[in-house]
Amino acid sequence: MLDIRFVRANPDAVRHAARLKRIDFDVDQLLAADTERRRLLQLTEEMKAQQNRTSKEIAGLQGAEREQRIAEMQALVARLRELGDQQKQAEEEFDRLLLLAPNIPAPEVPEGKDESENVEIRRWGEPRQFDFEPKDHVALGLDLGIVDFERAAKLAGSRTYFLKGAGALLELAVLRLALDHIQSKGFIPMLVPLLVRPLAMIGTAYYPGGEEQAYQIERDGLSLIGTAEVPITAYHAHEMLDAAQLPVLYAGLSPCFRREAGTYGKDTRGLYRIHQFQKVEQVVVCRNDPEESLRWHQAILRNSEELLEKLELPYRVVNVCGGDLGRPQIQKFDIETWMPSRKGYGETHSASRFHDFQARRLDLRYRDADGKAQYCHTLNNTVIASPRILIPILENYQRADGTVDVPAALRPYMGGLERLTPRAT
RNA sequence: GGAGGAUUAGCCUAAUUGGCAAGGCAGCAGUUUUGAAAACUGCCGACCGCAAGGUCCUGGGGGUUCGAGUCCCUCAUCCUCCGCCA
Repeated sequence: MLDIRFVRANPDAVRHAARLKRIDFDVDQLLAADTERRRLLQLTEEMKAQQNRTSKEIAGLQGAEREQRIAEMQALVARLRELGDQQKQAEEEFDRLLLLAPNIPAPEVPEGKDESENVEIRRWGEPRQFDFEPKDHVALGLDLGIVDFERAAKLAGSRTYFLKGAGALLELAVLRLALDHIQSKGFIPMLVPLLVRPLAMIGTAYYPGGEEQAYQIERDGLSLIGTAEVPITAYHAHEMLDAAQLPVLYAGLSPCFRREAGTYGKDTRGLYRIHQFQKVEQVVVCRNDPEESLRWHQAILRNSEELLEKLELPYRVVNVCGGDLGRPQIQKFDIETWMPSRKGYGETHSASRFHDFQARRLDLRYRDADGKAQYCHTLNNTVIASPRILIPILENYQRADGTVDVPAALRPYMGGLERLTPRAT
């Protein structure tokens, strides 16, 4: 969340952020709630001061005088209770609005209404020219016998799948390659809780607002994570880190669960948009320094590009425009990988920079050189998400006979297997 | 699932039958010093306020009371034990 002192001093910056992000947020409503909350706070504090003074007097009194002062206090307490309820309500309204305030986009975020106006900043690799009619990943997967959508739908509903045989092994190979790659960059591998408390969902800014996208276990008050970003960023919540510990680099491997509410009819075919997948996510917690944050943003973006280059998959990087930026981000880069069946690039990675927006919510701090407590900065990026990444792998590596070459980088993780064939499964 | 114990500031630790949360360590600034250490002084949780000053903070949330670290309820976490399960 934002620092309310920043909002008071820069209401226009917040107004502009909401407009750029196409988020409906009324700064004046927040400021009014802030003013009201402070007005009631001063009133109640005055009464409490009176109460404290009288209480001290009572402690030294006896007899009739004591009884009289206690009677006075009872009346004061009754009034204070009433005012206190108002004050608490005002505080709750203020908190509610502050959590909904958008983070301020970086100046380099382009103007734009949605993902169609994201700005490409670079490309790597040449999309393959086929000298035969290429199949899409669904046809390839079914023909190879490595995916099954029909039986998945029978027992698990829409947007579900089975990976079978070499398909299952291919996903594990991709994940393991990603984990080894990111570990070589100094990130500590983590396996994480998949069910988390509201603290983690609110702290990473998925709640409030994203409840519709998450599966919730109501009986226990827990939510299934949509990304390992959630438990990992919240890992040090309510902690005071040493400046010397920073930056903290983690890479979480986890299943991810997303309801995909409001996407009916969109990307319904195949492995693109599904309810459950596995992802390796890189998370950085660094010092409260915009320049250091920016350097890490470039670094985690580069880490993932290198992995796609190892897999020899053509990709492009886009600077996400205001309208496609979420409430919490300062800036976001997406990596889109070439998917022949889409005749275009499809989003496979998302690298976000938050400044202290998440850290404030998580109470994630460190002590700086002057001994003062500071909120950390947080960032994250996909390392690899599967099975979505299997789409470009299967489609780009297919041969005319329907077999699929295993990318060289994955062969060590597939027992040396060089090609997927119907027989091989 | 059941029984008992614990939780105080970045860390550690006190507080009589309910009556102003006391100290220590670490850290920051200064004095002293050729320099450092030591010693000494100040600062050293959050919020409101231009300020003076005030309010809040004993794991979270409620309650009783004029007044709660202390009594009651509830939730969380940790420890010990019982039960169940992999």
